[in-house]
Amino acid sequence: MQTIAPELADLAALIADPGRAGILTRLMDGRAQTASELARVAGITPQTASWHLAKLVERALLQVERRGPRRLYRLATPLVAQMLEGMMTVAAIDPHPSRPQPRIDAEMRRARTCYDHMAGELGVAVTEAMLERGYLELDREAGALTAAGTVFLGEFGIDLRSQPRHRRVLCRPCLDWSERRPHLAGRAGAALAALAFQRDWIRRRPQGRSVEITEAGLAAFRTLFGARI
Amino acid sequence: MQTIAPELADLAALIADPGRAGILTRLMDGRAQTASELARVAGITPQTASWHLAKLVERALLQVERRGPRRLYRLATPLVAQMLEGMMTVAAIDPHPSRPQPRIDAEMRRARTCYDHMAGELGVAVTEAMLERGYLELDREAGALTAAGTVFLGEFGIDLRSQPRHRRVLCRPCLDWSERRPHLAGRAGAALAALAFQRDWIRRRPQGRSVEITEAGLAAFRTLFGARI
DNA sequence: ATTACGCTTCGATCATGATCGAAATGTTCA
DNA sequence: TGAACATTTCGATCATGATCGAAGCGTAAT
Repeated sequence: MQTIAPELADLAALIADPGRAGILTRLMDGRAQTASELARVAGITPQTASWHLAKLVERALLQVERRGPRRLYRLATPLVAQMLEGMMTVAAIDPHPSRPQPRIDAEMRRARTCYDHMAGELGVAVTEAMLERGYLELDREAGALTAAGTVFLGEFGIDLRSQPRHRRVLCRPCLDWSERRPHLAGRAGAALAALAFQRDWIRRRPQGRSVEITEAGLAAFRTLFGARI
Repeated sequence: MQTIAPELADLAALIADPGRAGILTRLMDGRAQTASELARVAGITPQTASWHLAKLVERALLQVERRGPRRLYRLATPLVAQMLEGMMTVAAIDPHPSRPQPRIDAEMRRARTCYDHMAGELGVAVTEAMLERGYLELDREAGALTAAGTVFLGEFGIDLRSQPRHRRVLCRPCLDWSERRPHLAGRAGAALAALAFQRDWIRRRPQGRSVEITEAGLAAFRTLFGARI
């Protein structure tokens, strides 16, 4: 009867190590990283990282790609990212509300990517602005793009109607672990983030998952979207 | 920068023990269970279970309620259930496709509840039938109820329009770990499961999360929903 | 009050896996 | 071929936490 429980425990054990958790967190932006970089952010030696990475690949949480003498690691599927999202949401809940909240890096809280979409204050602000303007319907469980929203995104060249079978079902709420409020994920969220990178509204910082909002981006999010940020 | 990683590791460590994983799995149906029952399904002694349960409550994954000499444990929030859903989905992925799949209990695979909605073959079949009839739009990431779907559910007395702010956004896809296909979750999924229990289409089995499909239920799912089950 | 029962606490034992230095492997480039 | 560099493998050490018997505690019923 409990047939899935052992597999669940094994999977959790894989994430239960601080080193591996750091590696997975670093890979949450969906990009590939070298073994050395992952060792650095996890605060462990390359040997130890190598051992951890082998386990993660063995269990198919990560994919590895050889590029010359380096090896690039990335999350194996979006399913893994979604799982980590869910875990982070719970991990961010303080079991003892009286105690001081764990400090979250300011840049990280301001704006970051969550696999393929925008998160942090930026992600939440853009999402709430779109909600207020009636472009979006979203709660903690589900989301939908309205007709007005489809038109709005279409003006930026985002055409989500290309997939015939999926008309409105392009939104997914992703509960932001730093803001405790849902932000826009799913196909629409990914398209929006891609647009923001393309128009140089946001730029990836050289290290980490946090992104920088450019001056043009700040203006665009405020005037075009009405985001309070 | 990696500020969430240690919390993620701690959370995962809590799930990484087979005993605790068994307990959490057992509680996935959203109901409360006694400490003894949880010890039994996890295959551990009551002392050990008590120790595990204390840790899970301490970390706020579980809520405990005293009823007389017994203590009833339940998942603290739906967020925990959603997290476990996501983990089970990944846990069910076989990292080595060549090897034999882990055996899943037949009753469990046939029909079970996943926190507040139907899952297993039943959940998937009902979802697919609703998709085919155009009541639903759903992919792996998002879902929406169509106008026809709202009318259809309305005929069963399910009125999802009661919450003014949420019109169509009542569906959430939940990737079924035994079927590898999405089934209907979210508010609509919960309402549908409640209806099925109320009309005695499905009955909870005394032990475990699996449910029994009654003869009337089989007929209803087939004729009223067009489910191939 | 006493008994019965469910649950928890304590304490001793045991097993697992993370860690890093040292050395080996493998790849690219000159 | 040889040098430089990224990564992995090996081996020894170390730390953490799961386990259950025995005992204690709290609640409800007689």
